[in-house]
Amino acid sequence: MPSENIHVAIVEDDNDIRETLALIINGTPGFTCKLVYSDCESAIADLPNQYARVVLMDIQLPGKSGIEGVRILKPKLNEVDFVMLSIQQDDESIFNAIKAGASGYLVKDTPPAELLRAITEVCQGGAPMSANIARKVIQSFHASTVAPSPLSERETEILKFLCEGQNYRTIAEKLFVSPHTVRTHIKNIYKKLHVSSRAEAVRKAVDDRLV
Amino acid sequence: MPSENIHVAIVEDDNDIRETLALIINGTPGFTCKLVYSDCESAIADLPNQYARVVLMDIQLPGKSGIEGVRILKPKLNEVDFVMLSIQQDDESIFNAIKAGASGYLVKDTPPAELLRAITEVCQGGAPMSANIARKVIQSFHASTVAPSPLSERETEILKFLCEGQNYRTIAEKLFVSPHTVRTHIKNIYKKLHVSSRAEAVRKAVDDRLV
DNA sequence: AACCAAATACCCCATTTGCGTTAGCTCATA
DNA sequence: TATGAGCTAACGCAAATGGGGTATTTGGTT
Repeated sequence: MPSENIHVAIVEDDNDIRETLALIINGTPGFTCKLVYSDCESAIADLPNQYARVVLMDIQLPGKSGIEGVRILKPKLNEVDFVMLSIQQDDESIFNAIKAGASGYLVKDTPPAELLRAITEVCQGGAPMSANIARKVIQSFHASTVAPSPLSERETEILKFLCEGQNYRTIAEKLFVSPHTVRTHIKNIYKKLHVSSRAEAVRKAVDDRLV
Repeated sequence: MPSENIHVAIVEDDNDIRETLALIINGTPGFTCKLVYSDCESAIADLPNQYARVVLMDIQLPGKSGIEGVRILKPKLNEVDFVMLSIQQDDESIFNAIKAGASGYLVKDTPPAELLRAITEVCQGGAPMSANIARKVIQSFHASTVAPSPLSERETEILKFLCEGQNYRTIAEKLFVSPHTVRTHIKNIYKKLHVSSRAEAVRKAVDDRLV
């Protein structure tokens, strides 16, 4: 099946775009595109029986979205790299696509040269992304300047134990204090976090990265 | 202070590399590099009093690491973009740098043209990354093929309510079933998750992304 | 037909939890 | 000096929780 050429598949509902892409790819030495689909369903049905190294996947498709498509196909085609090719640039779409298994994400107005470069790059273990997509991905790591914890050191320590499912008694034993003291601390924690149960406290601790 | 040129600062302990980089940058129209530091401490002391649009930061430095440097400088220089320039390609370094506030991450053997392109890109709101760095970042989202949830649909539904801090009664009301039923479900959830309290269940739900 | 998982519902009972309240001690800051 | 924050400790009480059961119904699998 394979050859020296990179075999590309396209899933895209717009006829013009799909054909243009195929033409560009087939017209470039080193690239081949013999598999084109106008919707996810046919790609899901056919792709597992074909050979492709890279799949260019639109997100907005009639029926199943490209994201769902990747979610279904990627587990079956583990060595295949999926590159989203979309006008959507909202965080939802981006992160869902990546979580679904996409290895690249390009905006649709990417010039042909860039696109071919991206296909090559993803084959070499890269993760091509349009500039602002990459920035959004990076920013999702920037710990969003969390509000400083309202808890004292001791309270944070106790909150950690709460997150582990410890009860008053065992926490007290570990900290060498009275269970009464632990209770008092936990009451104060609840007040500061505006919660009224362990479950909520744990949830808030995780969400706000207090532990 | 600003001009049409992009002002770049360099923090790099290797004299050769530092000077070479500065030469490349200054020798390219549109770029200027007047600020060079051989260690983090001097950059931390001086940069806030200077103007730079982009900082190229080595990671392995004598004294404070480049990552610590970004962690300290980025909050003070919010409009400045930090691009790591490092031989380190371990996950630790990459993710710590990004979390610290870096907007780009290039390996040190990046050719000059690429480097200049990266500087331009980061100024335009991008996040330049070497191919395999980008892939690692993307892969960190690929939800590590989590073991399929052992919980039934109903149980997952109830686990969500537990995570919100709801009690038996309120959950029962929302699901239009008896509190007894909710109790039974929760007991089964505990068995399946090998926990014995709401706090632990919430923790596990979050950790294993069951909700 | 037999079997099982899942969802529903109920019982008892000991333990844990959450809330209100009080209070002593230390340390820092106003 | 005093005022507050943080850590410590205690008492009582009502409500919630967790563990042990049992049981019926439904729907799918063998």
